[in-house]
Amino acid sequence: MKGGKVERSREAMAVTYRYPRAALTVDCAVFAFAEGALHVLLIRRGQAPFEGMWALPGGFVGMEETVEAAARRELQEETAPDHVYLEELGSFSRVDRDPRERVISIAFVALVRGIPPVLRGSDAAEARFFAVNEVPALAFDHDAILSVARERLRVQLRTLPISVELLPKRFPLRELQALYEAVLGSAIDKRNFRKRALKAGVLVATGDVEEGVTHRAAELYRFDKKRMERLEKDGLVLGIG
Amino acid sequence: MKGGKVERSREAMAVTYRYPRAALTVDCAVFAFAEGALHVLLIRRGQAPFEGMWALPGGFVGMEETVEAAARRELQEETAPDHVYLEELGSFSRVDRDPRERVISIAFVALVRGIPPVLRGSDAAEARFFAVNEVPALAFDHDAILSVARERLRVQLRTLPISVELLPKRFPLRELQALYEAVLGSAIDKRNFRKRALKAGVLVATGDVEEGVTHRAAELYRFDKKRMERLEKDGLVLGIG
DNA sequence: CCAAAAGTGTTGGTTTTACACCCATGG
DNA sequence: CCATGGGTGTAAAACCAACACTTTTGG
Repeated sequence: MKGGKVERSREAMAVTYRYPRAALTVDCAVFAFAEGALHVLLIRRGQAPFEGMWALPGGFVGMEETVEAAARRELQEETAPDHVYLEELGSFSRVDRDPRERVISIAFVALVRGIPPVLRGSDAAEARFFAVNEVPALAFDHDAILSVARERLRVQLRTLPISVELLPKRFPLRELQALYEAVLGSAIDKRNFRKRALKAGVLVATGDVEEGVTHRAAELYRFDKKRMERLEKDGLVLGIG
Repeated sequence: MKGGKVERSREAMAVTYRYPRAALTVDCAVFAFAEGALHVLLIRRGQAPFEGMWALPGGFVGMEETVEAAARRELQEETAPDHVYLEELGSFSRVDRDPRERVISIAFVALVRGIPPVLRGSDAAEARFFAVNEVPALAFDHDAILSVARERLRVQLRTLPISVELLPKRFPLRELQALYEAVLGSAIDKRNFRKRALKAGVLVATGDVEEGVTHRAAELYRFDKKRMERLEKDGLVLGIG
């Protein structure tokens, strides 16, 4: 192969290569479920290009981290939830996707529980969650990334028990159903949904009921992690809706 | 953002950046189905590192092409089949995956019809298809890539009519079943398989039968592309086995 | 007692699985 | 006439879709 490092100048990190190289970034579509709607985290860009526009959070991949580690690091910079599910979505490499220079991005789907507190990012002027149906036009090709991400989420929701990543530890079944309806975009019959959900064998009733509600309180359920792992090992874990 | 191009030296393409950058490559797991077995294309490395070892075909991503275009170009360099199905598998970015320097690779799954003639590649000492069960230890992290690729192929075969990409234009149903069995690794009941295959609605009998066979000749089928497109548009295309 | 949501079963149709024999052809 | 693979049907079980009413609770 060709194109290895040739020399280092005295400038801190500057480096010369025999052939030009694209810059490599990660971008994350961070989804959260709240108030019956799917939300996605956007940051307002503080500099050109696309200054003032909203964009998916992301950043450069460092020389000493994997692509996934870079995605995780960027997420921690914007928001700091305890646990983040991360799944690689694919690369976006249109030659002109960044007007400054050649930048290739690896996109990720991230799922977080509830809407976490959003930190003021260093280079992000502002960051907040938008309901996916109220997302404005985005910078770069981030509209395309988000659209692929939403499609991926639909597929995965039907295939894997990823709802565990989006819901609080304990939740009423109604909430699980609302999540399915929000992501899949269609109403589901309550009786059929409950049958399927319980038959999947990964939900257990806690015995407690929700509180502070103005009508009959629903039973709270939780995912049974042990059972999920066991099923997953046998390749038997399926979605619910 | 930071890290833009700073200067070009007089060397043909040499270029200096403010921060180091990983090199970006593509690697392809090229699958073909022949003699009842799934095969994958490997090239023997002509230089260090891993000189003499087998590896997946791949190469650098150019500055004026998308990642997918790079994969297609590399494929044409190794083998030149009329049509190649290409699907991005994901990135492989372990920091030490290449002993020379930081190289991040985007892996692809490619499907070709039959075993095409393999061209002598420029930097490949040798290239040929191996039955997937007889693949030797591979260079870099290509064992890992291949294993993810095989898993992806299993999933896709159950989900999409990708068998069309691996079979000749006309084939007996036995051949389709053999493909499913080779990829999924388990025997399938012939009667049930045929029912499902025909019910999928994308196969049509040609009226012709195979020739040169020492027993009763089987009817030849082909995929109905029009019908596939129509179903695909409605999101209804499913696998068969 | 009203409003709001929780909770619960049945039926009919469709799909999936398991399973074994006869037929056509070539040698 | 034998060997090889081609081709076919049925019954039981599982699964899925459609569908509406009663119960609990808080206000």
